[in-house]
Amino acid sequence: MERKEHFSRKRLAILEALKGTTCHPTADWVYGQLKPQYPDLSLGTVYRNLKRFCESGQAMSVGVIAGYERFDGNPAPHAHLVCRQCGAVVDVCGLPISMEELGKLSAMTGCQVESASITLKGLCAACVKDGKTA
Amino acid sequence: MERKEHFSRKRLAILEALKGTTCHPTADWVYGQLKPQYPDLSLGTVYRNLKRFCESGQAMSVGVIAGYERFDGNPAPHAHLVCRQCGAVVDVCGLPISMEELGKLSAMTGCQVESASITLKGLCAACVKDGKTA
DNA sequence: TCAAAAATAAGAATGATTGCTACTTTACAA
DNA sequence: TTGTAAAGTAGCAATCATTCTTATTTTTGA
Repeated sequence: MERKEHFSRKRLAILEALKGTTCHPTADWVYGQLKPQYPDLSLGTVYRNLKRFCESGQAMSVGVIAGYERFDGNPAPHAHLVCRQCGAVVDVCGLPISMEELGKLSAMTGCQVESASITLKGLCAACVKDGKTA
Repeated sequence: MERKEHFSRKRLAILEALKGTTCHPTADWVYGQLKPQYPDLSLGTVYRNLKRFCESGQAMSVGVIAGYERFDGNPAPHAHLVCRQCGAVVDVCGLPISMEELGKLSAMTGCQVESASITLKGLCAACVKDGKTA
C-alpha cells in the first residue's frame, strides 16, 4: 500500500515558485520570493524541500555555480548555458545527445551511463546584444 | 616585454601531481599527496595554484561534486562520468559534441557558446563489474 | 476531536574555500 | 656570488552556503 505523499502549504509553494521561473534559482532566491507571503518561512525548509524534489525527480540540480547550487523545476533533460558576463543560467534546447548515444558509450567503456548533463559556457543572448562580445 | 612566469618548486609539484593522476582530485587530495615530501606545504597554496592553473588554461575544473571541487590536469575537452556508487570521476572519450554544433547552437539561440562540458551519471566500470548494477 | 506522524522554525554547527599578514623564496642584474 | 624587489607561501582566521538539531506546529486519517 503506497503511502500518500504529504504536501504542506509551504512545500507546495516552494515547488510552485521553482516551476514558475526559468531563472534556475538558488535556495535563497526561492526563500526571498516566498518570504513576504510566508513570513515565518525558514531557509532550511527551502533547502530541505528542494533536495527532496531533486531526489523524487520533480526537479533537478544544475550544479554549483559561483558557489551557489542552482535548481531547475524542469526535470526533462536539456542543456544549460552559464553566462560568464552576468552569471545567468539559461535553458538551451536542441539537446545534441541521445539516450542511444549514451547506450553506445556504456557499451564502449564498460560503464553504465544513466543520464547526461550538458553545461555550456559563454555569453547569454542579452549580453551578446549589449555588445559584450569580447 | 613578456614577464617570465614564475614556477616555484611547490607550484611545479602541484601541477605535476595534478597531471600525474586521472582521479580528478580535490585540493585536499593533492595536498595529501605532496605533504610528505613538502612538510610545510599549506592547503591554501594548493587551492591558490589550482585556481591559477584553471585560469591559465593548464588545467580545468570538473565542478563541485559531493561538496568538493574536482580538478583535471587535462584541459582538452572531454566528458566525465560520476559514479553514483563509489563517487569516482572517470574520463569518457568519444566526446559526442563538436565545435560546429556549438556554433549552430549559438546561431539558433542568440547566445555565444564558447565551451561545453558533459557530465554523465551512472556506474563506473569497476562498480559494474562488482555487480552493483541495480 | 484526537493522537501519531510529518513538517517546520530558529538558530547552532559544519566544513570547504578564501583572506590576511608576516615571512621566504625567486628572479635578475651588477 | 650578492642585493633587492617582486612573487610566493605558511599559518591561521574568517567567510558563508549548507546541514543539523530540537522544540514546536501542522497535517493526516480515523
